This record gives sequence, C-alpha cells and structure tokens, in this order.
Amino acid sequence: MEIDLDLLYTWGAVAKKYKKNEVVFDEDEVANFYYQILNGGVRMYNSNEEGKEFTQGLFYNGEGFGEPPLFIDETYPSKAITIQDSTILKLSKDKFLKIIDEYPAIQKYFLNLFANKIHSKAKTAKEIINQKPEFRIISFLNSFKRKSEYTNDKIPIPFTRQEIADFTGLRVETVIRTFSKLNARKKVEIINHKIYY
Amino acid sequence: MEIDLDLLYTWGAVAKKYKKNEVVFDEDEVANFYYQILNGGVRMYNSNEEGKEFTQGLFYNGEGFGEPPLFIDETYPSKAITIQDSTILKLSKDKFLKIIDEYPAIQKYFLNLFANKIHSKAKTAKEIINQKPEFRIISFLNSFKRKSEYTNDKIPIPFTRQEIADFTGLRVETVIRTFSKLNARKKVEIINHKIYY
DNA sequence: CGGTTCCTTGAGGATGATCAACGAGGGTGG
DNA sequence: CCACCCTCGTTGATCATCCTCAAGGAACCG
Repeated sequence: MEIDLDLLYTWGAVAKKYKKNEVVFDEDEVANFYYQILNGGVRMYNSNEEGKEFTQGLFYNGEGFGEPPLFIDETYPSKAITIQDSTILKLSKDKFLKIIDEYPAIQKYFLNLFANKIHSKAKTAKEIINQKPEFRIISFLNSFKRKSEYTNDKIPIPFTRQEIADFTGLRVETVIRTFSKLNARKKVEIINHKIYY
Repeated sequence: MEIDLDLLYTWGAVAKKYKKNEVVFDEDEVANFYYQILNGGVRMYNSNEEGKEFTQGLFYNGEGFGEPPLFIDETYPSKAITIQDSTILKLSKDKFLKIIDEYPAIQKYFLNLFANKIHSKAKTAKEIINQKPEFRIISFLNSFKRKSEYTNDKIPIPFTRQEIADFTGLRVETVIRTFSKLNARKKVEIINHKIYY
C-alpha cells in the first residue's frame, strides 16, 4: 500500500474521476502531481511513429505511479492512460515532496519502491535484449506470475495477445505464433484460446 | 558525489584493489555490500547464451553501484566487472542500511539517485523497443552527450563499436553499417575511424 | 616489426514484421 | 431473435532487416 489516504486528503489531495482510456498525463509533459489510484487501473506506455507500443508499467488499486519525475524535475518519459473507469487521487508536487520530507517512514517506503522498480526494469531490459520472442514472452509471464498469489497450478493469463505484444515489443502475429510453439512444447497450456502458465 | 568517504571509513568500509576485468559481483549473486568507486571504472552488464551482451550501466570515480538489491533483498540482475584497474570501497549491507537510516540527507540523496535511474532506464527501454538500429544508436549517443560537459561542437565518442553494440544490443557489424549511414547523412562525423557527435 | 585489438566489407540466411484475409464470440439495437 | 459490428485470435505469403560467417585491412603498442 502506498501513502495513507487520510494523510493525502489532509494535505489537500483531490480525487478525480476518469473514464476508460482517458489520458492522465502525456509523454514529455512536466510532472506536477503525485497520482495514487483509488480504484481502477492505469497503463504507462510509449508508442512510436509506426504505432508500435511498449508498456512500461501497469498500476492498480492503491498504487501510485509517475513519481520519479517529481524528484528530479524531469518530464514524463511515457504516457499514462486509464484502462478502466478509474478514480485517482492527485496531490501537487510540492505537497508531495513535503510529505516525503516530513515522514521518514514514507521516504523509506519510496526508497524501497524505487529499488524494486530499478530491479525490475533492469530485468526487463535484459530480457528484451535477449531478442528471441520466446524468451521475451516467457519472462513476461514470469514477471506476471511472480506478482500473483503463489500456486502450483498453471494460472490463466489475464492479457490479450495484443497486450502481451505491447509489453514485449513484439507484434501480435509473432506473439500468437510463439504461443503456439510454446503450447506444442508444453511450456504453456492453451484451452479455448485462453492461455495458462 | 555519493556517500562521504570519511563517513564510509568510519563505518568500516574497506578499500579493495581490482585488476582490469575482474568480477566485482556476478549475476544472481546475493547482494551483501555497498560498492563505491575510489578510482577506476565498472561495467554492469548481462550476457546471454550466444555471447550477446547488454550494458546496464557504466560507473566511474566517486560513483556507487549495485545499490538497489541491498534494499529489497534481491540478487543482482547483472554482472559487474572492472574496465580498468580500480580501487573500490566495500561496506557491508547492514552498515550501509544503518547509514541510510541515520542520515536523512543521504537517504534523500539515494531517493533522487534512484529516481534518475528509473527515468533513464525507462528511456532506454523505450528506445530499445523502437527497434531500428539508427534510433537506438542515436539515443545512446544522446544519453552519453547529456552526461558530458555542454558544448556546441561535436564531441568524440569514447567507445569502441563493440562497446556501442553491447550498449544497444546490436551486433558490431550493424553498428558499423549504421554509423556509415549516419555519417553519409551528416548526423555524425567520422574522422579517421573516430566518431564525433 | 609482430601481435593485438578494432574496424570494415560482402554474401547468404534466418526471422520477425507486414499485409491481407478470415473465423469466432459477445454485445447491441431494431 | 436476428443482423450488425465490435474486438480478438489465427493463418499464409512475402518482405525487409539484422545476424552470421568469413576474410581482410588499419591502427596501435611493446
């Protein structure tokens, strides 16, 4: 869980409602607010000229996003849009930084959060470079599975093939063909188009 | 500049000498120390089965490296080796974490440092996905230039083509051919094999 | 010099991207 | 209930591009 809600409200945070697919902030925009999701979901991603996309992160209930630029006076490296109807708390940058200053526990929390982000981004970069679609997809599946409850059974993957393509920087067709191969080799299971891993 | 040297010594940091190309820590190793370079240089990178490499970061005099895993009890996502004869300060993990706890200014410093790392890793991922070797290379050159002194003139790039290949996840030959194109289109200048940008 | 390391070029091959077309399922409104 | 239209998944054919492999050349250093 991120910053305590009462605390945020005390400091003047305001809840804002967003429809699905609304832009929360855009690439290269100056960062002025801290955002924390009350309910809903947000996707941070980049897209290039040819419409190819890359998902930098997904964020859900209780999570904050887009914090790093607040600390370093930088613009957003990616765009953020809601993937569902969502309610998101906004707190101005200076208030946010003051909170960080005044509550050591929160500062500590962000330090750990950031350490995690760096670690996972390092892993992602490593896998992407690995080239082979197969590796990229498997490592995407792993990173997803790591975040979900532990289980011995295969779990259903709650993403469309297009979404997986955007996560891995591949094309839909490539994702589909790779999954067929993985299925044939028993690395994943596909039942009625649904993917289990 | 990172943590004050006197402070590090007071807390029991020890300087260790490394020859060029010595391994400081290896991928998947448990993180037990904070490292700060007294002099020399370190490269953090991954390599895959086929010998293809990806450089996660380069660190020089005064800089620390490999800190994130210390905070989150994770193994190193990459390998670190010296790229020159180097002297590096080592401080045990618990001492390091205690310093962080006791000196708010240092904690703050790491928060900003991490914010920067996340930002630059996000940018890197975005560029890598962009596929086209040309973009990857140009954005690598930009990120290098950003770190160096400001100048209107083209600056020499202090990396071999192989090194640039490892940074961008491309092959040497591709790097060479791309540079020829960039040169023809006046995006870079190549004088006597040396690259200026 | 002689030996490295780095740079360069060409030819050929592998593979993911593209393009085009179609099927299946789930709503929705008439 | 059916027709229509979404979105999502799928397949095949072709293309473009980067990788591979192989072979030299250039530059630098002891």
